[in-house]
Amino acid sequence: MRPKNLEKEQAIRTIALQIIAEEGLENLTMQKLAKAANISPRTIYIKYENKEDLLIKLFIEEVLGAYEKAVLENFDPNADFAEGVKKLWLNGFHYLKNNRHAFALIQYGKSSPLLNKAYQEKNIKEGDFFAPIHQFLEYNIAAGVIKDFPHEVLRALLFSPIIELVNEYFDYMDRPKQIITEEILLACCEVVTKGILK
Amino acid sequence: MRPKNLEKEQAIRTIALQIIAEEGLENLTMQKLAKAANISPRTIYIKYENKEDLLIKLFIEEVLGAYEKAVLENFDPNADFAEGVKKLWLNGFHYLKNNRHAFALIQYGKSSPLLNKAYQEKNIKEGDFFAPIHQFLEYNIAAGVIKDFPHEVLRALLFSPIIELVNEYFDYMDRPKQIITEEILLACCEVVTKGILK
DNA sequence: TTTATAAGTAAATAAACATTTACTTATATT
DNA sequence: AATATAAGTAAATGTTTATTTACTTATAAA
Repeated sequence: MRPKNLEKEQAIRTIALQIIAEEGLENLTMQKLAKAANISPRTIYIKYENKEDLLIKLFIEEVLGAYEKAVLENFDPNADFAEGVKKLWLNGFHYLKNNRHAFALIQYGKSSPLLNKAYQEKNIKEGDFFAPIHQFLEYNIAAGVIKDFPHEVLRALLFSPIIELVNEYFDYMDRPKQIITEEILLACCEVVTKGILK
Repeated sequence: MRPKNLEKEQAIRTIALQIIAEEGLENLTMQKLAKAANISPRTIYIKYENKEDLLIKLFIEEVLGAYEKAVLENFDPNADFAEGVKKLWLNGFHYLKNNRHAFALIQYGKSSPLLNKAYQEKNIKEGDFFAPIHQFLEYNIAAGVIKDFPHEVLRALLFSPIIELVNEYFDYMDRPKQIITEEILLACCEVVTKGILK
């Protein structure tokens, strides 16, 4: 039996992300993707059931999976609160800054009903992305270190500025603006940390 | 001469927003829109040059224009800093909570290259949305009330949690979850305010 | 080496798409 | 009341779309 060519599978995913980032999800077509990846449209259907299946797997596995891994790299849920938040901030910011195509699809994950639904269902069925962060927050609430808000609220206060700052890092022609220096990033991290300390 | 029917124009916009919120921007078609609005496809082209023109005007005029107006309602750039931030938070949160369809397109504005580019170009050519907020920040930096960060950074720290909290307000089946009470909202607003006070 | 089989291709298909054509209608002006 | 004209409609246009059909190819196992 002829074996699957894994390079082709990776090419499909990489180039799909590129098209989505550059032209938008609404302009990704199977034929455009096949042509750009130098394969036949039929090949995509060997690896994915249909277009929706491709988009969902791209989002959940390729993008969110890698993002979660990068954010949690060397993160210790039992570390000091400020240290933990700092690690998560730096990991998250640098990953998104260096993976602009993944960042674009993450943004679509908040807009597109298809992707948004897939994300919610995955979290319900297979357990939350970022579970160690929940554990981290839980412990610090119980220990009286931080304010006792619902986790969703804590996560909004602690982490939502990161996405905005990454957005700010690039201007609309995708050239780096360099407003967001390491110094500013760390200062922002301190601001959000202080805000929810008791 | 037969006059333009403004109700039809409004129907196009309202129903376009509804389809985008419910099925996604990538599933909005001119024929679907015409059918849902009970008009001929040709009628859309009397009012808009083409699909891109429709989307951009929907986003910039209908959605961002109304959002800006709602956020700035009764906002005084010369008010006390904490008071000003509170007003902006409550205005923003309540508008988005009560205008779910507009909220969906605002999210797409951060994903879609078409909408994102239109937004940036509008801000450059015709002056920023939310200019009074810039004035407000400028004054409070100069007065030494808040930290001297770039405006983009201040806005990320002060306002980006709002969008996340509105998202949290609805679950993925669009039923209100009611986690975000008025009490929590005000507490969050205080947290972000304190964080950037000097 | 042969062979079975899934991987892969090029081209086709039917449906859906944005936009236009050819026509009808409503009304402000005359 | 007649008429000029833009607003509006229904149906058609040519193109693009997701997906499939009919075929070829590479290789693991025999």
